[in-house]
Amino acid sequence: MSTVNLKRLAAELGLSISSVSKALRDSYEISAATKKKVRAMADKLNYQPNPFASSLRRKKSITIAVVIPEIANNYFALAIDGIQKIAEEKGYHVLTYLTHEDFHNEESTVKHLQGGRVDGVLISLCSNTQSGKHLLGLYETGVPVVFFDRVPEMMIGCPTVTTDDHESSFKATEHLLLAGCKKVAYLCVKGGYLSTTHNRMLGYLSALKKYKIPEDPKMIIRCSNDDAANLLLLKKLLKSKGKPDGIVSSIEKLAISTYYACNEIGINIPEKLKIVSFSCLRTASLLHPSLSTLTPPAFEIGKESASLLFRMIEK
Amino acid sequence: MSTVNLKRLAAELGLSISSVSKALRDSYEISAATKKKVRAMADKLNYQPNPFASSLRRKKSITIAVVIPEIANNYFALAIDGIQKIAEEKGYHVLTYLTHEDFHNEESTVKHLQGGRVDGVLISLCSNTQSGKHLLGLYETGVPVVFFDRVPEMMIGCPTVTTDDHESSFKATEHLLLAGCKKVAYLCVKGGYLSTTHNRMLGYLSALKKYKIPEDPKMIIRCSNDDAANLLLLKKLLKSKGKPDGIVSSIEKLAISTYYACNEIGINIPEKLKIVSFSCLRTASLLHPSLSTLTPPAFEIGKESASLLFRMIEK
DNA sequence: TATTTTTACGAAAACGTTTTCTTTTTTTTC
DNA sequence: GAAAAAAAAGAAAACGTTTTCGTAAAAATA
Repeated sequence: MSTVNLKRLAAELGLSISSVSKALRDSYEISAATKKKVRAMADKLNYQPNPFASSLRRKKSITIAVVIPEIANNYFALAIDGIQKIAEEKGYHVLTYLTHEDFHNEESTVKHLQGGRVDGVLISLCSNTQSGKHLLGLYETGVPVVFFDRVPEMMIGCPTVTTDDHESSFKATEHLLLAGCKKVAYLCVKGGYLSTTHNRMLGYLSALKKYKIPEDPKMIIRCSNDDAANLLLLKKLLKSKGKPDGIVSSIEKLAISTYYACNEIGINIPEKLKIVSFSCLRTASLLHPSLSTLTPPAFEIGKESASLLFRMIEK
Repeated sequence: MSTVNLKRLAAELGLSISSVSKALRDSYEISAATKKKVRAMADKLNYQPNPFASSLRRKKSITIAVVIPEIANNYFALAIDGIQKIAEEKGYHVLTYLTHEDFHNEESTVKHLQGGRVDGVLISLCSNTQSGKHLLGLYETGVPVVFFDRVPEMMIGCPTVTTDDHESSFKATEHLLLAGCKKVAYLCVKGGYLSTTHNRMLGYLSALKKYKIPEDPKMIIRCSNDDAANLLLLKKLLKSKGKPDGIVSSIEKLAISTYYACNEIGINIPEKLKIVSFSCLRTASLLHPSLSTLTPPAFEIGKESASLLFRMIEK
């Protein structure tokens, strides 16, 4: 079965290739009668235009890229959901790339994207990415870029979509202090250069300052991406002499690990330790006991950043 | 800044376009010295080949499509993670399409994919999809298709990757019966024609039969995709005279809803009601009380189905 | 040295669209 | 009824690769 393309359609209809193409694109140059005939034949033969020929000629891919650290994560899954929703409305395709929290993956993915495969890029940086410089190439070749959630600390001219991390973090810390906590620890991943990380930390510190509690470097726990190591670190912290009675976790994973640590060493939540975490867990309120969460509106952030990107694409 | 393509490279190097192309593809027709020069210039000018021109000419997209009902779901997020892992290894791109559990979306997505945009398709069907017939067009145009998890009940010649749902469901039900449950209900989504749905139901029924418990249509709860409606349905069930003392949930979402229902009407888990569910929740054991889960190896299923697809693509 | 073989490269066609520019036919206007 | 305008269609170039085929020059063989 020979593939059905414009040439085949034209032959079948006794028309020229260009007329068929124009008819299918609803050009004013083609009569209504001819258009009808062409469309009928296209349906009959189940014609599907070759996307590569079209993209090559028009210099448009009708595709966007989403570059994220991981996908098995409630936050990013929800964000993608929001992005896909907008992309579907616009008739765009979505290519997904995972960086696995590795800067080199991020860099090579971005570089590859300069080839014109996509019309725009939505990106959430790795936690160890130090700047958005590697996006400059893309930006310069005219591919619109929008950062969401994990945005670079230094602006590089691309728009960003985030929540007010400073404010949320401040409130979470304040909440614990007002609930009677004397020693609140802050959990984050080490080596962060992102404004998200930065702002959440600042919010925590501002709250301490407001209530005149001195900063204690020992209460800032810099975890890694290794669950087992984090569990050990947390257990050590919670068994130590100067252990905290409150915890603000900048990411969900670390809060869960804290739960496991408490389970293992018999610390009672929330009597002995109160926990608040940034999280998108649907089951947070069913945890034993309930986990207080700061839930960034991931779905909305996805939608918002995609909408922004399309506005840039449509220029 | 004019875009840098083969023509530009050729001009810069004083070579022909074809020689440059061959050099970059490491053809034996080009001398080592020339290759080195070409590569150096390509690096210098940051040449990125146009993927559309290449795909058009080679009739290869180096891209696969993943078609799933939803993404904000632990199972599918993990499966995609597995798929991406294999795709990355093979140097393939991944296009994601969500059907939102709507057959018409699934159908039009599949139809679109016949245009040659991808070299292979991984698909998990909607719960209300009745057969895999709409995939036949793809199959016939020579695009390999692999079904995973939500596979059609009737074979259509494409391979499928699943877990042993019948066995798992049987064991779950048996577990509840051996734990003393007298009346075990089964939660599923209505209108299912998938073998997954079917097999899980069969496993439940087999266990009942083994322990000589008569089937009770009232204990087979067919829910919808509407969380609020499901909650009402479940509350009604749990307040009824002949209420169950055990529940096997075929999907995670319904188990969570059951938890909420129990919370609201004050039913004690696990004293009054024992629950087992298919689920990928990382926090299942932290729920109050622990949720017994049957965890399908989503990541592995993703990897396995992707590997299978690539074997077909490489033929 | 004359012939064949090998090596290294170039010319040009192809992939399937889209689009610009002509050309032909029909309709309108004076 | 002739000239101008509008409508409908076709021819051909372009998009940036890849690949087949052809052809020089260099190397190997006789």
